[in-house]
Amino acid sequence: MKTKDKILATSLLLFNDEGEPNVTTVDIAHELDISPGNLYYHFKGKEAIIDSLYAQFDVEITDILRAPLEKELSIEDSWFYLYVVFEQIYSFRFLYQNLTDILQRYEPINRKFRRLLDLKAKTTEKIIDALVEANVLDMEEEDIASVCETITVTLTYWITYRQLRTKTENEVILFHEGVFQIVHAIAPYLTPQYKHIYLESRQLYNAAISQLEN
Amino acid sequence: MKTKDKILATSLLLFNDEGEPNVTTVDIAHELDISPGNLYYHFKGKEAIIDSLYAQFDVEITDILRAPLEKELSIEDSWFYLYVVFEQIYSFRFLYQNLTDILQRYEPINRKFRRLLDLKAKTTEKIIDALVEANVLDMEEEDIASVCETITVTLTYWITYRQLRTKTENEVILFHEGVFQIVHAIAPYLTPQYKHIYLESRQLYNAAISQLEN
DNA sequence: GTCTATATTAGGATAGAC
DNA sequence: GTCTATCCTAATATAGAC
Repeated sequence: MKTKDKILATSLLLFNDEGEPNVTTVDIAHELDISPGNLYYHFKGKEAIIDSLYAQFDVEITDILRAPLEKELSIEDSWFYLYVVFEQIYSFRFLYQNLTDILQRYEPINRKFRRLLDLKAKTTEKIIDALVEANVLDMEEEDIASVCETITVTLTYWITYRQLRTKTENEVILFHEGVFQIVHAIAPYLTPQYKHIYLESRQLYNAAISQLEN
Repeated sequence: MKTKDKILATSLLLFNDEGEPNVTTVDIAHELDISPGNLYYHFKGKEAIIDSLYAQFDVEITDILRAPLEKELSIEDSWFYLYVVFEQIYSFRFLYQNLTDILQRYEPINRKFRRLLDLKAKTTEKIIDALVEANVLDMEEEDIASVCETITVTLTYWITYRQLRTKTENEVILFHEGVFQIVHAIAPYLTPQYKHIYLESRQLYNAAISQLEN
């Protein structure tokens, strides 16, 4: 692994663990047992590191979010899909935990992130539309808009919110709960033939959670 | 108005407008046309100012959140109540926009804020329970838990989220949308005799919004 | 209470040797 | 590519006169 990549990997770790504002270039260098000078040989500074990390995140999440727009998800996939999104966000949670500040400081990231939110909302709508089409959901125009907003907000802030409320939490539970939150938001609109599937999976979900908690 | 209070008022303004991390003690002093030395006569530093502002916020919001626990809200009040909460959060949005960071830096605020979130969740539950009791809503235990989480998340992050997505937004619209978001989350559980009230008010809501937008 | 002037520090950044 | 040494700057904070 090249030094440049090690710097990125370590920065990501530290940012996620301690919060981006609390990690200095010296901290990163120290953690890697290299000199600050060396770090600055590879990156112009902290901003350049964040830029680079964000670019990585952007590519990955855009890829994820575009997938359903290109090829329709099966119903089971829609479900699983949420986990993938949550996991990706979790890997770069430092960004979400200081979102406003980071976006205020780095205008280019701001632009890109807002595009991302648009994409997030659009993908969500596409998935919901497909489920309505497939007669899994029964929703009106206005319901869709509002539920999509709720889903986007939950995707964006769930992890931050949950980590705020309970300091020590198993990350698997974290994802489960987030997914469940979202599923629950659309559950009222399930058509009768799908409602029982939801009720069954809720049982499974509850069982799985209490397993994990022990 | 005493200098001490002017410092607090101006700090709040600047924090809300520019983001707390981007405002220095010198900025605050400069805005007030007083010397930094003078500012430090009144407050030990930025942390002390934030502490003091938070204390003010805490007292006010706690008051608001406790009200429904002591005396049950009428149905119309439940509705109006959401506006009050949003407005209070908006007045101290600097806190919400850098939540993780501020709570990380100031442990005492962290403790207090988490107590607040608990209270927020508890109050929400109380209100929902009352609506179920009054036969306005028809919900199971599990629905209530999940919907309360959604409401708490929305109350906490709606303003931040919305300001992120659309830079220039009328704050009245902002509140309206937030309230509507929450109402929409519980709408599927309205009993038939109340559902039509909701549908009517949705019309009113849409009309009001398009008025405001012109 | 308020000012001016100055001290302290931490974080970000560079120069130049190896 | 990497190190050591050093610099620069912005933000915090204090001392002492008025």
